[in-house]
Amino acid sequence: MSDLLERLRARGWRMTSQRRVVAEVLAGDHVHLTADEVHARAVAHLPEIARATVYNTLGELVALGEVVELSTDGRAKRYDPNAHHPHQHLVCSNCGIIRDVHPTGDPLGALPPAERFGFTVATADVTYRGLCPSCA
Amino acid sequence: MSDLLERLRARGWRMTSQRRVVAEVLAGDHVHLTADEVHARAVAHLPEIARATVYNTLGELVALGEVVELSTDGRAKRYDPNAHHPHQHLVCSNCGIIRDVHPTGDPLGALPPAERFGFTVATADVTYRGLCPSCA
DNA sequence: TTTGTTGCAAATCATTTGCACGTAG
DNA sequence: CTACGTGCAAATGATTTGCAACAAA
Repeated sequence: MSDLLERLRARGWRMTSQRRVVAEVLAGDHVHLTADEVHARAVAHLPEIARATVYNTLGELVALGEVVELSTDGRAKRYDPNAHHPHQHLVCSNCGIIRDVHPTGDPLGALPPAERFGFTVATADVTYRGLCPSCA
Repeated sequence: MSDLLERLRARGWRMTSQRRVVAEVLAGDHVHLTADEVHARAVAHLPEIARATVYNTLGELVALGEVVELSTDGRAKRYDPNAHHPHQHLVCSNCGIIRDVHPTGDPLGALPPAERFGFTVATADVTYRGLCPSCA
């Protein structure tokens, strides 16, 4: 369960102070920050980091497959560093908080061949929605 | 299987020419247009309809629960008029085409209580991804 | 009439890009 | 040294909003 930063170094990713800070901000489970939130936290450790650099860096991490991009809510995309551990998401319809969840069984199995329209189906992203304990 | 327009009239939705045109554009299965595409098609029937009106109207249809908003692709949201018929989506990772699909079983059942973090889970949205026949 | 809807343009928000400067390898 | 990353500001794309004119019930 090596962390994001280690994995990036191992891949020979060119390291800079801003890239390191972005990778440090994105650490742990149940972390689903927007680009702006990542920027805000990064600034606390590296005041001169630019918003555009955060966007570029996040885009690169997504391209590398080290971070997953979520469109779960209406506005800004969120970034999930837990890419090495397959999981789905549970979102509160009221406050928007997101938890990582692990459903049983293979979601792909629920889609019969007749319902595949000739597609080669590769993945299934599931978003569960409901009310969290605080909002219920 | 009454159509969208009928259901809206039945609900006593205040009808205007632009609302009617928007509702007419959103008809049928496997329809997943962006707000801009809806506007483009609406203009063909009612040249003076404003883009803002299309956005407002779509937002209202979503609030009424008569249309579902999809964030499946990176950029613009798409609108699915098939709200009365529960279904999931199959998206081509290459060209972005979307098909409505009906998986077997109840997706909610796959989430065990221990994985619900105290949430009251209401729905499960599934997005299958893969390559369509043309892109494979 | 009366209340809710529309059109227009300007405002906002999220994200991207162009370019000169800076720095990791 | 030299390719690649960064900061800044301006550009873009999607969507929302303010407000006066307008039309459905």
